[in-house]
Amino acid sequence: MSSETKLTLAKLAKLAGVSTSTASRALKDNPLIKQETRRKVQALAKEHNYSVNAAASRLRTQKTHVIAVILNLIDHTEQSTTDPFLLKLVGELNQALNAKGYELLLSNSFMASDDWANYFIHSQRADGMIVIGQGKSTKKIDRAAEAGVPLVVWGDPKSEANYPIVGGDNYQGGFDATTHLLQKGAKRVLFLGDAEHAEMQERYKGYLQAHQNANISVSSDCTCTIDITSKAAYEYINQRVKANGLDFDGIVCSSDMVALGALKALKERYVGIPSDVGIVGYDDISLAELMHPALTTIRQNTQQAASAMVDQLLRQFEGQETASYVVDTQLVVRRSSKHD
Amino acid sequence: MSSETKLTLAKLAKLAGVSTSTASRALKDNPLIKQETRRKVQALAKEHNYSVNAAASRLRTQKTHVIAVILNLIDHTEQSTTDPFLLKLVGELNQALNAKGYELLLSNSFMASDDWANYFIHSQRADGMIVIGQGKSTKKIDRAAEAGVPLVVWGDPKSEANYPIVGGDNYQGGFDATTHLLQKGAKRVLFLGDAEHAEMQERYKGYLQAHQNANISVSSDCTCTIDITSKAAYEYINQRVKANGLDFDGIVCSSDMVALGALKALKERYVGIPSDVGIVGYDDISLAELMHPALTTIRQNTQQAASAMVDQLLRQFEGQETASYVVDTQLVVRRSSKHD
DNA sequence: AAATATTTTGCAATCGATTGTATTTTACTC
DNA sequence: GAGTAAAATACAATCGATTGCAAAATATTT
Repeated sequence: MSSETKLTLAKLAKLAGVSTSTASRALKDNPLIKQETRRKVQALAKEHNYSVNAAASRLRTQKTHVIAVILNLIDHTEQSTTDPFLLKLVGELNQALNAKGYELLLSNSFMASDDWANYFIHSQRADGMIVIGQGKSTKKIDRAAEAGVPLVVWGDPKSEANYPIVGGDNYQGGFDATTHLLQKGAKRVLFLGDAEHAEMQERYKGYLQAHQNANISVSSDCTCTIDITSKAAYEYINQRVKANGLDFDGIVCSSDMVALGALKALKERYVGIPSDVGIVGYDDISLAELMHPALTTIRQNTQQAASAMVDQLLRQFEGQETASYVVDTQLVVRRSSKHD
Repeated sequence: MSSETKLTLAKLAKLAGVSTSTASRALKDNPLIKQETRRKVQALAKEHNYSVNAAASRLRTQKTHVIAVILNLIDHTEQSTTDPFLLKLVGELNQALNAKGYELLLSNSFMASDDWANYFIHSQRADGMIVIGQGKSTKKIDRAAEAGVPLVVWGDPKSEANYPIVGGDNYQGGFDATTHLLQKGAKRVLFLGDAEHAEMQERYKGYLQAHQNANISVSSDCTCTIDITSKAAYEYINQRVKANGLDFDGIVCSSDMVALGALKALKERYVGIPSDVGIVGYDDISLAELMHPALTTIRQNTQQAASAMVDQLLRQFEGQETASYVVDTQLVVRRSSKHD
């Protein structure tokens, strides 16, 4: 209301008739200060809408209470900008961070400088980082970690690294998805994805193992490397069916977006789902169950993931031990794979 | 690499054999400083990975180069956390802001204090705000604007306000969507949404006008107020069909998510789309075209929206005039409304 | 009531970069 | 080579909050 001039701690202190040091401590409920004084200062602060100058506070305390969240995009793809799963994760992280008194600075790997340690941490923009996605190379992440940046990554928790990685059990997820299709009678199951991602590679291994356990050999032409986008999936399936006819009866997709693209291509060609081809996605984005047929998929608990990541990060601030963390993962069976 | 102790401007200056003021200016290519000196300092800075301390710089310059982006959620709904459209907008904003040298602090209306001016601006957390969504009440936004906060809102650009609002032409969008269905022969078109939102209300007005132009009267039981979520839409349609049978032949939805929910409910009851009921969504999220049938919808250009918002915000920093801005909006006809 | 212990409060330095002004250095003129 | 103009650099204050330590006020003991 009355905003003649900016209200600083000094002015607030003057109003309260105390020194700035006392005022500062009073605002933080420091027991050094008499109860009555604390109350007076706090009341005045509320009355005049005082709020601490973050820049000054950060400079002095060397803490920002900000966490940089980086969407670690793959260079030529636009996966992350579009992918509802990753964005959902960001939403959950925002919640989880705020609950712990931290703010979320959003960035993606295209924008920030390559030297994350310097750009985010040494420059005091943030106290730590959460990197979403391991990308095709973990070079930048590794470098930041070596520079001592408090860091947590969303990715494949089985990867060797000197920072904690939070993620689902991708091997198991790939295994479950594939086994499920094989049990439903599929003989030639495609794997649609990109094994250059650590996560995808694990899923692929699960895919292979599932075949082995079922005593079904995997034909090499069932491994399809594509970008993790619905568009790429759509085009690939379209192309393949046009060229080879329907030479498969199941698809394990590396994300729901990929699954949706594949689904669309098949539907346009009047391929019956799941009668002719069964499909399993990955992520259980909100639209999976809205599809027709509803999409069978692997659900990863994003809320649990977000709080685990925040937890692992805060532990680093306190010098405690950290560890990679496996998020609950489960197969959600819906119509796209379930014969009547 | 060599991180004995934090590299400050002072140390860098010492390395270069100049004063901090010279070093500071040299880094900014200030013409006061001799070319040769500039180069030397800059080279040294690069060599030693120097980066300016943001906290100190912000304190001194009183500029943060940070923009707070607020997801203005509706209290009891979880619309924004889930809605791909809003998240996409955030992604685009991130791009647009970074292109202008700003960073994006993500927040939602649940977390931040109610006093945005104080929390974000006076506390020097950010230089300005972008609010996504007008919510059911613009009280908080209005208050912040009155307090002089540089501010842009995503919402209905026709709303009266003393801050710029960027958004599609919702009236036109609602009109086009409805007219399209009526032209396809629909007689009883539902409006699925919540008129408490300024944006939705405009769409609703367009819906009414379309009927009037077509000389078709609108039955009051065709106006359906629901939360803007696919779940609410699913349940509503489910309920309604169960209770009344199929007493409509078209639906204008206030978002694609709503449309998907409705679609699912109808499909489960074997209602033919578009043969029995035509559906039009709003937003053209990436999944709209992947649906089966692909969803007819109103597309709003999010990239244009993001850069318009950033532009309007930056204008305020420079004391220039601002104005609300209407983003390109177009009807995208797909199968969900198009009889063969 | 003096002396000591305890509770409260204030002083002043500090975080690191920026910038108006003063000072030094170099260039130029006569 | 003295004198002035121009160019380059340095000084020192400043942004606003925090905090170790000193000082003052109050309480307790004998």
